Amino acid sequence: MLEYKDKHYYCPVELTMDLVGGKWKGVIIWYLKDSTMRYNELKKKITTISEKVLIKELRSLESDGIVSRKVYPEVPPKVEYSLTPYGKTLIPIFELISKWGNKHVELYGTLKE
Amino acid sequence: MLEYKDKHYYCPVELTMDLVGGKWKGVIIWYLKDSTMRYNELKKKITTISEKVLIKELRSLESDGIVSRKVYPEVPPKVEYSLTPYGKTLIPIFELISKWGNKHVELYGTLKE
DNA sequence: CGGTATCCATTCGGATACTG
DNA sequence: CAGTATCCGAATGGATACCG
Repeated sequence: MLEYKDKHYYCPVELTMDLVGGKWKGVIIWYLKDSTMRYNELKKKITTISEKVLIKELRSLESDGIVSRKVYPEVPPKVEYSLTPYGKTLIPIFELISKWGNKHVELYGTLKE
Repeated sequence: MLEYKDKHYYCPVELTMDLVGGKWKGVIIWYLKDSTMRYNELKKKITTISEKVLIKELRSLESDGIVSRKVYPEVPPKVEYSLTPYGKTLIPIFELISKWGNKHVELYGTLKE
């Protein structure tokens, strides 16, 4: 039995999926893979996510040490999100996931404009 | 823009996470990695999943060609679940995920009995 | 044994309005 | 710009009982 942040998991796959699984976290990590992004940039890229959910996912990733949030004390405000060095250890995983998804579309899906 | 089963995705990571992400699918795939399992075996292994959710996830994985369901016409009934050859192409991904989870526990979590 | 059906509480998630 | 606050319907998830 594994324990992290007062939650119990019986296998490491379950734990990882709890931290970076779900509908959006992988996509966020994927966008931050090679560049820092501002809040609004992410929002524009991931058009189908709501603001509420985006900020919730970012906070969650931040609290697990995967994403870092840097605030510039300017007006208008500027906040940049990026992967921490620890978050970057996830990149190989999402590289495989991305490749698998591409292949899946080739085999069973379609590409639209 | 990607399309699969009438759903739209704007990146392959999103698609893959939709198919095998979520709280339970990874764990199910992980258990089926090296052996066929009966419904009740899975239920006993993944103690914290409800029957309803387990069957829903299995059906979903089946409909995406990842898991196959074999019914033996016996009394009492016997149903075996296993990974299809296509489902096995996911194993390298979950191997990385499992390793990452183990490391995460070493660094930030604890191991209980 | 391998599921369904049902009920119900909780959470998720989208839309919109507002603020420092 | 980068969020918060609020409303509210939809979807999820657990527990239990029941069935072929």
